[in-house]
Amino acid sequence: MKRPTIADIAREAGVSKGAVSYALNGRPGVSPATRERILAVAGRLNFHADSNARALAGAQARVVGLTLQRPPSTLGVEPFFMELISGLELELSRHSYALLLQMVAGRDEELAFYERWHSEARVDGVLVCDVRTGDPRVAALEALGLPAIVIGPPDASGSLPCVWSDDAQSMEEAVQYLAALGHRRVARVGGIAEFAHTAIRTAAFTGVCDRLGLADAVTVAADYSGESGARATRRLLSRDDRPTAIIYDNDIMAVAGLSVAHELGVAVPGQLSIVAWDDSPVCRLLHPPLTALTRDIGAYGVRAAHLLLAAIAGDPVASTRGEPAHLSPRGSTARLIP
Amino acid sequence: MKRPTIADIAREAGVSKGAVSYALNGRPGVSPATRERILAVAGRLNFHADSNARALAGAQARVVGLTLQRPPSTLGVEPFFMELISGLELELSRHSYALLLQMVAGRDEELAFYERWHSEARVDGVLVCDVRTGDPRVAALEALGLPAIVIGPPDASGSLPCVWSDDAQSMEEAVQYLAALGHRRVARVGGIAEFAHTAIRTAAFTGVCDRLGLADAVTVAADYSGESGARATRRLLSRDDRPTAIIYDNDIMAVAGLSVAHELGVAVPGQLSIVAWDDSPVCRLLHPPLTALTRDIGAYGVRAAHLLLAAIAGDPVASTRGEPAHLSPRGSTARLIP
DNA sequence: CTGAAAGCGCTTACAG
DNA sequence: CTGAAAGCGCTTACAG
Repeated sequence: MKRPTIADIAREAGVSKGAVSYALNGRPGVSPATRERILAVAGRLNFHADSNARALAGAQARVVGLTLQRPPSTLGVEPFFMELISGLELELSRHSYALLLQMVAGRDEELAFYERWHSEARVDGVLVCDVRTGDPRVAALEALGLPAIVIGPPDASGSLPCVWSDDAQSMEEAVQYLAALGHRRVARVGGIAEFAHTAIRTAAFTGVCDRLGLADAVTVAADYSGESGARATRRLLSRDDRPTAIIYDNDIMAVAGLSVAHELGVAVPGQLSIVAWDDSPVCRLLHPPLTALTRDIGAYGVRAAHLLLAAIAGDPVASTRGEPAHLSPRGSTARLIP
Repeated sequence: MKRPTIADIAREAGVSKGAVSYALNGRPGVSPATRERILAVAGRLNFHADSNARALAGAQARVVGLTLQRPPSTLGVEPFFMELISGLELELSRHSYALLLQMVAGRDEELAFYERWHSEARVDGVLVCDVRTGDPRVAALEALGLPAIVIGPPDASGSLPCVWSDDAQSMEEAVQYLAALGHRRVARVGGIAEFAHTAIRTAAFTGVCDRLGLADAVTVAADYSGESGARATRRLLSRDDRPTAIIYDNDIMAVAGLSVAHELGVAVPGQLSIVAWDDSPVCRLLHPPLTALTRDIGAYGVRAAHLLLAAIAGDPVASTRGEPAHLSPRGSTARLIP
């Protein structure tokens, strides 16, 4: 059975192809009665316009693209991206948009995809994650004129609208909580240092520790992998004045940190408190369950998709700050046992 | 700067549009010299053919679709899908194919997407996960005539080619290993019972336990979430003759099981051995690290994509059995402490 | 409010 | 080996 075309609908409804197009797209140009008749026929035939023909004729492709850099082994582990994608699709589906997902090995490949997608007219816009300060992708997208939304802080987004959260505020909340528990030596295992949000967290961490008079508030750089988190934790716990609390930039490094503490015979939370940034089911399942900075990642996705659709439609778009991550205290943080 | 078209290339190279098309697609019909000249111009202009025009004119869209049912909260947690997608894209990218990812709430929605994708000419083929016996998606795809590959066992794939692994063999390996450690009461926390691979694992588990004369080899049904895994574990560990070893159908339930054991004061591996099906970085980070059934999920993705591309090209495609999961013994399994 | 027609950028027989 | 032309299924001014 051949797929029906607007010509088929037109014939059945006794109108022109143009009228069918107007009716299906909810445009003026057909009377209510005609429109209804056309829609009835289209519904009966389960008609869906050929997306290629639609796009070629000048309408939207109704596809947006998302590229994900595939680091050694962290992508599959962090729930972040799946939750983000869930949120994105929730909003995209509502508007009959599809998501093109592309894993890339590095920045150059990512840029090449943006250019290709643009010249192939494959996507109407893209979403950009993990921005760095002076990120070449921002400049490239501005030059291409491809609608784009950054999921990240404004200072790295150039003229592109962005969706972000106030990580500085969340960091402050976490450190103040630890200080209130009596901790004076707080350390941090940070994510990839080049990411703009990492820099913001690092600055906030240093700032608030200074303000509270906490001793050498050190950040050890890591890369979100369990191995890097374990290594950083071992280094921190081997110091003379080892920290009594550590904040990790993702959940998997926090899990690794908890393991290393066990391994070294450091009691959690008796001798060491642990905080994970970005909550996940695994955090709740551990012994002790991990105190975490929780946020609704899906909501960021919804918002980012919403902005992108507006940008594609040509509407004015303003950057949006989402709800910051808030502390969910659990068993991994406590007062020190004297 | 407007995007170049084949007309631009043709003009610059002094040939017809048809010749450009032949040259770009590596078809006969142009002399080597002409072809080279055309490709040089196209390269210089960084030309990429409009995918919509290409698809509309009868060529492939060069997109394949993957739908993922979004269960309560397990999708983001299991690394399985991200690893699968990584593998899929590795092979797809090699052939300039893109991946359309669609989250769906249920089976009906999923079927609707297949139909829509087909009528919109959006995808050249699809990949199907988590098949059930008598899965309506299989029949629907057969009826649509949309090329499709099942990632799952042949008995649920109908006439669609599939990529699968011999889960029965892996189950046998796991149970025999536990029996060799002296375990006589082995239990299992299974995944969603309706999935075809779950049924295979359940049958294999019962079969091998019978053969080895292991007492009441019970399978408790769960849904891959941490909560369900914890609940099932509590039930098992509260029995009079509680099992001394449990096999979990995914890593997140195994993590939850380990936690429940801690909670109930059951020593792992001293009094309880734990095996997780499908390995993940988290398994390696726990205390004790979890013994797991490991397989190269990315390789399944590569293979599935390869088959799908062959099916799209109209080549004959045969179902493929991949390397089965193998046991990676770690600290969570041991002989019982007498 | 409606119809007939041009055009989007390709691919592909079909003549030469 | 090459060129001119039809056609894919839409959208969108443009006349009526």
